[in-house]
Formats: sequence, structure tokens, C-alpha cells
Amino acid sequence: MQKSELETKFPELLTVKPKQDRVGLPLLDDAEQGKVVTRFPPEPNGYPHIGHAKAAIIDEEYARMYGGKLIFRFDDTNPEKERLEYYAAIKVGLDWLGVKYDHIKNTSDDMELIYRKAEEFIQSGYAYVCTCNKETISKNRREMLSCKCSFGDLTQNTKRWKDMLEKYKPGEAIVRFRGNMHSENTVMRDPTLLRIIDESHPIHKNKYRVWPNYDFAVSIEDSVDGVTHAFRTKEYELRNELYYAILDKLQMRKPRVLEFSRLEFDGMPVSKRILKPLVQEGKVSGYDDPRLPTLEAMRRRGIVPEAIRKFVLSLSFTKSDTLAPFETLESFNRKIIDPTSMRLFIATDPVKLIVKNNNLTEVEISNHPQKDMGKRKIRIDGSFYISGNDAKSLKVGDEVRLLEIYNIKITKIVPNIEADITDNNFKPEIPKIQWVPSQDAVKIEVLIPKILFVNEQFNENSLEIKQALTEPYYLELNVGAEIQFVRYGYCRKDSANQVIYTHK
RNA sequence: GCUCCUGUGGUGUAGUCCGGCUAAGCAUACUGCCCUCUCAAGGCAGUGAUCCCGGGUUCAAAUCCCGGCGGGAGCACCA
Repeated sequence: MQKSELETKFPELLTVKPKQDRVGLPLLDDAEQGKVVTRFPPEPNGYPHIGHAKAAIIDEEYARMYGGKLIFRFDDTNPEKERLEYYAAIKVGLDWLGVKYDHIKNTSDDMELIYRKAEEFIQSGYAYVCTCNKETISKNRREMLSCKCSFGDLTQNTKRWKDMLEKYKPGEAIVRFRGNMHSENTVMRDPTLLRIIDESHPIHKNKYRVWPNYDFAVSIEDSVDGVTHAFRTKEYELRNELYYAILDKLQMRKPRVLEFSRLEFDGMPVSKRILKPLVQEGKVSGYDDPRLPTLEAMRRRGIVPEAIRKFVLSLSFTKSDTLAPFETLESFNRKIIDPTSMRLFIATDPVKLIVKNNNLTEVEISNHPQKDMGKRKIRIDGSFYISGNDAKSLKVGDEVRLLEIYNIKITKIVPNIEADITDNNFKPEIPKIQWVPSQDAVKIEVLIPKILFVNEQFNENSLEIKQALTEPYYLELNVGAEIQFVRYGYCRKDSANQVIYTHK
């Protein structure tokens, strides 16, 4: 009412610029069409998972949105953790996701550059070589104390740097950023820039033994790679100050750094610390076990890349902590695979059903209710299997329809379920159940992935295996085919006698 | 403990920077109807949010200010 009063008296006060509904990710600051460069910088230290997918998709979407470029860069500066197979696995995962990058590189290929920058840092006095032991350093950082090394002069630092490259053993010396030991931000209390690692690098073997740490490598790489907008997860937020400080001292161009929340599903941890033991102890079958949030596992399970992309974008670009809803992913996936999933009948926990007066020998059924995916013929002899679940609810006298064939009336439940055909007319009101012909039934197992962890505890029942029978047509399908078992759910054919339950 | 981030229906988000158009849009979940020889997909409708709480500023606040509270993260020679 106050508003209406305003409208009549001072309409000019109410003219606001139009708010438009935004489509896709939020706009970026300082983003020029055609000039945006983003980067996806995984460390090749494990198999790619949903978290990688989120990062890569966001990186790519922004590059696309602004007609810019995406750089795919392996941040491989810790030979202790990296392995060749992980480089490959991550690349495979990215390709599967359909993320297209404009350039691929390894941070480790820029070691000469990184060394030059390190020397520049030392020469200009912005960094020093510290030979204190780990405990002292950590104690000093906590107590805001500088150590003796930080007062060392240029000659000392130059000499020590040389010794790091040649003599010192791992742990004996590190290059530290001259930050501020009194900073509220603990990251700034003279953080490590480079350290010695003697381990052989998967690509460069023993060529280098002084390796940059994350902050040093990333800031330099992002800058020289021409990255304009660098996205990383929230836990790096406190490192922004360091990132900018490094580039500042080096007088290098500064990208914009933005953070987003990590993506993890409830009860589906992504961390190597948790996953590795599961694989080693055989609690899961491998990194492609369908219960896992790895890309390989999702692929096996029947989740398609387009669904992951839609899902990730539906989460938007935010810093708020989210417990991602797996059911939303499933819903996107279902809509995508439904039009191409062939329909088949399945009987889980099968129970026999005899139709006494069967008069058919064969029936032809469409492979899909809407799309033309052809038809299949099924031989019939009056002996069927139906799913245990359906069997349980049957009583003598019940009338049900065996889908696509005829209506039957139950005449006997024990010892076997028996029935008579009543008629052939489709009756909307009676229950309709699927069946499998017993003479040609194909035995399969259905792997049903459930939540892996319940309250931080490994769920011993996280994988249910159901025995089932299906139609012979199953045998003609390729491994990898997505099937919708009518009235049961979507499954992906994983092998000749095994399917994985995708979702309902 | 210190520092930083975050808080919109069951869930995920839009809107928050630049206060009014919308007492809150979309998706998902749920319910019902239509379609359908599936409990799928598709169509339609509905349920569901005092926008964490308490103050303040203002004609007007989810949006601005102050103070609480809840949740998360960082405090490595890992990224």
C-alpha cells in the first residue's frame, strides 16, 4: 500500500534497472569476450573423480562462455606421489567427460623457468634458504618467530641454493618466502617455496631434485600460461594472499583467483586416504567399483557424461558447503538415457509361474515404447518366471496381466503358482507384471551399489548382488548397453552375466 | 585456539554487489491427474521457505549496517 502510494506520487523512484534471469554460470569480473583463459590443473596422483569433473567442467564452461581457451595442465611437482598411469587416467577421464581443452602441458616441463624464478627470488632477497629442521620451523611459525636463516645474507643464500641443487639431502634445506611471521594468515609466515625430493619423477626421472611446492608452481604457471581466471576449491582460499604476493615480487601478471565449494556425495568419499585402503583390502573391487565416485566407476555404472555436466552446472559456482544430491544426478541421467535404453523384462528373485492353458508359442515385443528400436521375438510355452516381489503379492483368484501377452487368473499358489488365461483384452485396472520365459531364461546377476559409508563407517552391505533371470535377447546386447528393465530400473550391461544397477 | 569462508522450502540453487517489478524463480524429491500394455519417460496441477536468529537504517530489506548462533575449511618441506 505504501508502494502503491509511491507509484502514484513518485513513479520515478520505482524504475529499477531490469533484473534478468541468468542462464548458466555467473558472469566473471574482468572477462573480455575472446580473451578468457582458464585452466584445469590436476596433480596426477590418483584416479579422476567427481571433484575433478566439477573443476574441469567449470573451467571449460567459462572458457566456452567467453570464447576463450582452456589449458589442461598436470601439476606434477611432487615425484613422491605422481605416477604415469595417473596422467593417463585423468586424461581418459577428461576425454570421456567430453571436456575439450586447447592446450595440454605439464608443470614439470617448466622446471628451468621455475628455477630461474627461484633464483630471481633469492637474488632480490624476497626468499631465503632455511636449514632448520621441520619441527623448529613449524614451532616458529606457530609462535611467530623468525629463525636465524632468515637473517642470512645474499652470499649465504646463494651458496645454500647451490647446495640444495647438489649437496643437501632431502629435509636439510628449503627455500622460504620472506613473508610476515606476524601475519594473521599462517600461510604467510615464511612459507616453503621449494624443497628437495630425491624420488624419481615419472617423466623427468632424476633430472631434478629440487621441486617447487604448490603455491610457487601454480602462481608462476598460471601467470606464464596466460590464465586470466583461475578457479580452485575453497580450501585454498587462504593461499590467495601468497599467490598474489609471489607474482607481485616477481613482477608477473596476476590472474584472478576464484574459489568454489568442493563436490562430494554423501557417503561417497573422494579422498585417496580413504579410497586406497578400500581397494587394497579388497573391500571394493577396484577404482572402477560402481560404489565409488570415480569417473571410471560412474561410467561403469551407467552415468553418462552429459548428466554429470548438467548436474555440475545445476550446482552453480558457489562457496557454500553442499552435500550434493545424488538423486538429482540420477534424474538428469534418467532423462538422457531413457530414450536410448532398450526395454527388457527381468525377474529378480525369480519364482515360477505356470499358465495351464497357454495357447501361444511366440510373442513379439517392442524394444522401446516410443522410439523405434525394433522388436524382439520371445518363445513361449506357458512356463514363466516372475519376480519374487510380484509373486509375493499374488493370491488365488487374482487377475493380473502378463505384459504384452494375456490376462491370467491365479488358481494355485502352493507348491507352484499356477494360473489360467482369462482373456486377451487390455484392462487398465488390473496389475501388469513382467515375466521371463523359463525355457530360454538367461541367468544374470544384478550389482546394486548402495551408500559406501554410513556415519563415517564403511557400509558392509554397500553392494547388493541379486540373482535374476532375463530374456534371451540380453545375450545379443553389447557390453556397455544401457537397459531399462521394465518396472525394475535402469541397468548397464557390465559383462555377459552381470549388470550394474544404474538407478530406478 | 587462531584465521578465513559460508547460512534461501526435504535437497541443490536463482535473486543479495546496484533495497521496491516476485512475501521469493528454477531443478530435484514428494502427491494427484492425463498419456502409456512399465512403478520409466512425457504433459498438467499441487504440497512445501516467517530468505539462520536478534536489533538497526529506510516509505520499503532475503538484499544495507551492527551483534549473535549454526556449518565448513586452513593453520605441511601435499596439491
